[in-house]
Amino acid sequence: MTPDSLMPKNFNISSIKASCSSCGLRELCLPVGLDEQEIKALDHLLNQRHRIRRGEHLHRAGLDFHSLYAVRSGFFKTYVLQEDGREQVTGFHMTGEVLGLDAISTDMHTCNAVALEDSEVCEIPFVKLEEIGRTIPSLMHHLHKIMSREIVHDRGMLLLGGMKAGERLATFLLNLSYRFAKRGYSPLDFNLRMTREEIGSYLGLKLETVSRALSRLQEDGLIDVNSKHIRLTDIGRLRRQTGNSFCE
Amino acid sequence: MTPDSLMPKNFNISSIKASCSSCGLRELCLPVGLDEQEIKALDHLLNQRHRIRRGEHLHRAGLDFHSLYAVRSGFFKTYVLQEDGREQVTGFHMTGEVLGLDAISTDMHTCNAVALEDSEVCEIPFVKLEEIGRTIPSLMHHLHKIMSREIVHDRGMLLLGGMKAGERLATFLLNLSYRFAKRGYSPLDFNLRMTREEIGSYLGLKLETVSRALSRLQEDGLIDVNSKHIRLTDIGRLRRQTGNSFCE
DNA sequence: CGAAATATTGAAGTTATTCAACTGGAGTGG
DNA sequence: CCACTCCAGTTGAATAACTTCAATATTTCG
Repeated sequence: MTPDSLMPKNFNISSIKASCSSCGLRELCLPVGLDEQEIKALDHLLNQRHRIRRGEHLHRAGLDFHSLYAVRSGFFKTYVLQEDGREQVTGFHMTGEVLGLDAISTDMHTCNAVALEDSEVCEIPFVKLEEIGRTIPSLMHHLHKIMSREIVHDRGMLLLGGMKAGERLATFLLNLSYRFAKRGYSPLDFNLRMTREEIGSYLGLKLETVSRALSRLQEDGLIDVNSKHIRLTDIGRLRRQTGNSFCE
Repeated sequence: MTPDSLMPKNFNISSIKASCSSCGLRELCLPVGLDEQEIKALDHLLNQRHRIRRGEHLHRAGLDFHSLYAVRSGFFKTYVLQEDGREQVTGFHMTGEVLGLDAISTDMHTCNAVALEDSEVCEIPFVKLEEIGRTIPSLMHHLHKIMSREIVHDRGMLLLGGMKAGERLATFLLNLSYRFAKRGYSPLDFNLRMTREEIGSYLGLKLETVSRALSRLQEDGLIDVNSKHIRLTDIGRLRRQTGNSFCE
């Protein structure tokens, strides 16, 4: 154990060296499918891990782009502020997902990212990632897959356009369920980290409509709502509710 | 001139060697910012140019992914078929834009792409592109920009969620206007290549609502509609109509 | 030219929004 | 510990927006 006296006075717990080698999340994150040696090379480019407290911003629209951020733990929302000051939520992001991909096109962040709970991210300097990617083709290819997956996901949101409120909510819940499952959490029982208003903004509905739609799904016996806690009591019927589209 | 007799009997005009060097579109397309030598290298990976007639498909959902396609001329729409057989339009694509980016993530096309007018595309085998990208960093970086731009665009579509029909239409028209302008066409005067139904599907509206919203914008003196021909008569007011968001 | 597809418009019906009242839980300070 | 406040969420009633159905007009294309 390092004696306290040897630690810098205000040692910043919020920024320590990151390492993919020792990270339990590699199977979800950037290093998917790399061998030990490649992961070691990748470690060299990750400068640090940052702790972001609930309510703190990871980046803001308009700021210069330097790094992608892999979510190590926690939960983020991204949003843009419109002219009139209203906030439009553009996404929710959980463990193993990569933030900042939108900023590559203009070298500037196009949205704000805020932590909805205490979180940790790994910073991935993009210039270095491209450099190292040249020598590790599978890493580069995986970056392409991640970006492509993002495109597929965002495009899938268009399907909401043709749906009614209940269908949108069902789709949203099933997508969350799917993502939780992939991370080893229960797909049938989870807590929402966002408010009704944020859900509504994301889905193109007003918060009252979200609330009503949730109540309705509950009445119909498809889900159990307890403020932020959701239980999917009939996932089959919930799927049918959506027209089966885009639950991933 | 090659005598006719030397040409194969049914020589396929629809598939000739492509070349970025001699393409007038490079400033819009993949080779942006490359020098002469890099472009020559790029030429080696482009096998061919394809002619796609109006109504023909460039690719279909479910097919194996091999190549990206750069639109050389013409106009495409991408769409997915839902369970119930309804068609959901996921995008419109014009000269200089790249199709197929969604397919990278799963090595399978996730949508159908059909030409809305006689078109030409350059086929870009993706494996080769990644290969050559390793030796031309600026090419690789530009691919990343293109993918990122796609993410930004798709995410911008979420802003439609909070808008009324008229605002959605205005946003849509301004986005088209912007893209036409970038290609040297008039930003104030253009022809729609798609039907009202396709617009509606894309924007999350019914075709009748699209029609009404267009009529309304015309009544209000913001645009001039003549079936598929559109003139933006007051682009300033049209911009204000959208809440100024996402016209690119 | 004529058939089929596309577009417009009206009226009725549905769905979502708005406005408003009220509930419940988390956090604060007396 | 309780009262108080603030914020998130729920619910009802009235209104606005979009959709549906239907009739008609226009355009497109073989």
